[in-house]
Parts: sequence; structure tokens; C-alpha cells
Amino acid sequence: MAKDFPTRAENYAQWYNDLVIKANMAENSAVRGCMVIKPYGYAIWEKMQAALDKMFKDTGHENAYFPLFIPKSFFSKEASHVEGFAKECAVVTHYRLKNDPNGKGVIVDETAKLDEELIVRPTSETVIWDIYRTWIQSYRDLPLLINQWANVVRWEMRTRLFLRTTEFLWQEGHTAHATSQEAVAETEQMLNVYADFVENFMAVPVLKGIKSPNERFAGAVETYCIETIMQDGKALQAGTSHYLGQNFAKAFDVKFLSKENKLEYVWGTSWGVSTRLIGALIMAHSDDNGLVLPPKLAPTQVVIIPIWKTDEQLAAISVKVNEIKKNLQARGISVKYDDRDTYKPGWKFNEYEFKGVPIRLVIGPRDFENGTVEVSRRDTLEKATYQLQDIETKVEHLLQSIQDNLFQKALDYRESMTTKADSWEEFVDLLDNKGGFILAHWDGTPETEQEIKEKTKATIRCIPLDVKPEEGKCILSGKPSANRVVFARSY
RNA sequence: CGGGGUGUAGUACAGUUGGUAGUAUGCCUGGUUUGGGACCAGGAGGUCGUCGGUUCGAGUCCGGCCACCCCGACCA
Repeated sequence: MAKDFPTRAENYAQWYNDLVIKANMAENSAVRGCMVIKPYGYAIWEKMQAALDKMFKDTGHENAYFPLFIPKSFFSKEASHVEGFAKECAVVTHYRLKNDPNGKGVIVDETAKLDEELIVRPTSETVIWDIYRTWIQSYRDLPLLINQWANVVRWEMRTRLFLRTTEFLWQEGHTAHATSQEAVAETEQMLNVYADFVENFMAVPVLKGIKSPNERFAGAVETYCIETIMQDGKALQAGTSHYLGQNFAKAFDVKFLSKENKLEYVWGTSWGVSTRLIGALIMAHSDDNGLVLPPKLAPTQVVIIPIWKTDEQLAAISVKVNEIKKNLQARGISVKYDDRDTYKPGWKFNEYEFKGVPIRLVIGPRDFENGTVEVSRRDTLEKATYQLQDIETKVEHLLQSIQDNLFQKALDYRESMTTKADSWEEFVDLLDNKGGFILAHWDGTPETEQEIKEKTKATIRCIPLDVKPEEGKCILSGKPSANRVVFARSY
């Protein structure tokens, strides 16, 4: 199954594509740009959902569900929002089909035209703020902290499995607050939740920052983001959190009476991460042998493979393994015991390595005699023989060690791929020959940012939250700059 | 929308000057195997993307259409 796919060095894009398909995570569907998420890929999404959902609830949010369809008129109420999304909206115009009178299948029934066309949501701000108007009257109704797990559709010109698909799954948080300060604090809190998740569960280090005006969410006052770096040196935006100010409150007339009995517009935020995270997870850690999954998100954390010659041997080994399995499960570790006799051990080793299972335990007749087990870790491909005694604790520690090692490796890589550029020549050279995050001075104007993008395809990924003041000159215009910003070519 | 490519068995591909379709892998059955992708034997599986044309005869030649993939343009 893992045979015949290119290495990262040979063809990174093809490596990624083949990995997704051959590891049974997803495949293309009949509709261009839409993917089928297969059980193994979906299991990772479920793990992500479970972790994030808990974090959202721990910070006081509740889940709800808003409709897929948005009346076209809602969409145009916030000017920059509609401008940002108009080019990629799917539109429902009719609600009925009929048999083709010429006998060629079915056709749209023109008599069933909708009075008002419906937009398939590319994001739900409009439909949600329209409802918030009716939910919010008083400061006592605030803050309103809602999240929804949903699918959205954005008609992208070019798609890639997980990274950019026409339809994708995500969560979108939408909150309303009595003050600007509170809304900003919420925006920052959720950015930190995302950073925490991506670093501690996905084992991918993030750079927290704010977007330049060009890259800002359509309708936001400020967009915060977490940026990650992939093994090919390209940046990938892993999540965004938006401070919406009163933009949507004004567009949808959402007001509340304050303690002082004054009628005021509420302050909003929205924030989201999507199935794109699965793409990031794959590209951050996987190698030329296949997937490498961090233990905290791996659908199966430990696979146990028996080796035997006789039925008696298998029976004896299975008794032992089932005991180990039970003890591991008692500690919350997901275990798969693969005692199929339809595949040979070697085949299974390759299979689970390709699928990125963090730890493999092998027990054969020799181990059974000696009270040992062979332990292999996916991240380093190292093998060792352990005594069976208290194997649960050893496995638990090893899982943590793999999780830590993956993060450290990714962090070291990011450090090595973060470079300062002080001249245009240096900047272009770094982009073409090294990639990664490039710290450079920018004069702060959208025109300069645009020109850099046109010349190099690099964009400002963010202005880091912890940016240090540093006098310098813009690498393009030479005008004065107060600090460096982060440039990269990105997904 | 531009540039490039591909449509033939579940999958990946081959198919010569036009003569009625093959290889690998996977699948099924039986047996031998099992500490890094096992072996032997037998077997099932294809309106060759689609529509039309040329021809005694088209996977192959000609034309139209469709779909998908890759690279761009586009993209919070």
C-alpha cells in the first residue's frame, strides 16, 4: 500500500496528495473540489473536535446550530463582508426538479423559482447576527457565547484535499459583548485556545499575530491569527479569531440597554478552525514512510501485533495481549490488537507505519518465553525490547515522549526556517532558496504590501503579537519602519 | 479562465502498420507459510469516458462533447 509514492524532496505536492489518498484519509468526489472524508481521516477530525469542544465549553461557550441557507439580502448588509465573499458563493435559485419532457433525466422546474435567492453559507455571521438582534435586549443578555460545528461552502477556483476544498467542516464561534474591551479579550482568549490546541495536541508550534489590513477578515476590525510552517517551507494559517467591533451589530441593528439605561450597539467576535488543520497535521510531521501522527490525535495510539506458528502459541499470546490491552485502555489509551492471520507481520508493520500509529508492540514466541515485548516508535522508527512488567506505564511515558519529540522537532525546524532579511535582494533570495518565515521591515502601507505580493508571491502572514520595536527601513520602499513583520509564501 | 496532462479490470498502467484486449497489484478458492510488505496452484473481474464519422473491421484514425488531475490566475 505504501509502495510507489514520491518522497518529499522529489515532489512535495504529490507526496502530500498520495499520502492523503493512500493512507485512506480522504478522496475526491464526483463534485469538483469536494472531498469524501474517509473513516481514518474523520477519526482524526473527531479527536480534534472533542478536544476543541471541551476547550470551548471550559471557556463558557455553548453549541448551537444555524441554517445552511442565508437569504441573499442578509448578505449585503455589511458592505466589506459581501465584497469579501461574493466571488465564491454558491446560490440556490430553485426548489424543484421535473422530468425532462424530452426524456433525458430531470431538469430544473422554472416555475419553482425562489422569490429570494439563498446563499449557501460561506460563513454564518449574517444569519447569526440577524438572530442575535432578537436574543439581545439588555446587558444582562451579555456576553452571548455561541459556537457551532458546521459545513460551509466557498467556491474556490483551485482546491487541495483538506487544505482548501469547496465544502469543508469547521467550527465558528460568534460572540456578543457589552464592551469593546471585553470583545477584544474574547478574541485574544480564543486565539490562545487555538494556539494551545495546535501546539499541545497537534504538536505544531504557532506564531501568534494580527493580520495586515489586506489580509483581514471581511467585516472585521482586527483579525488575529496563528501561523504555522510546513516542511516545504510554506506557511499555513491554522486559525483566525476576529474582533468585529460593532460592524455586524450596526449592520443587523443589534442593540442593548446598558446598566446606565443607554441604548448601545453590542461588540462582536468570531473565530474558526477547519478540517484544514488535518492538512497541517499531515504536512508538519509526516515523512517518506507515510503518516506520522501525534499521540494525542492518533485514532489508534498503540497497535499490538502477535507473531506465532501454532494455534496454541497464538492462543497463549492473545491471553497476554488482551490483558495488556485492557490495562492500556484503562489508562485511556486507544489500542488495536491485530491478530488477523490473513496478513503477515511484515505487512502489518508497514501498514501501521504508513498510517502513522505512534507505537507498535510486537509479541512473538520468544517474547512470550522471556516476558518481554518489542516496542517501536513511529516518530524515530526506533525499536527496543522491554520487560512486560508495568508495560502500561512505559507505554504511557513513551506516548508523551513522542508527543514532546514531535513538537520539539517542529519547533527546531521553525527556528531554522525563520530568517531576517534586511535588503530586497536578501529577501528575494531567501524566498526562492530557503522559504520559511522571513522577518523584514515594511512601511505599513497596503500599496507596498500589494507590490511585494505581486513581485514575489509572498504575503505578510502576520505582525507578531510579541513584536519588538526596531527602527528600520522597508525592504521595498526604503521608508522608515518601526518593527519587522513576518513574510512567507503560503498555502 | 489560461497552460499542460489523463480517461482501458477495484487500483496503477501497457496495448505495435487498424484484425475483436493484456501486465502488475488487489480480490475469491485450496494448500504450504508467519520475528520487516510470503509462496504455489486454480479462478472471478473490462459496453476501452461519451456521441458521431471513416472502414469489411476502431482501444487504435478523424471530429464534437464530457469528466478528472497538475501548474497558474483567485482566495479570510
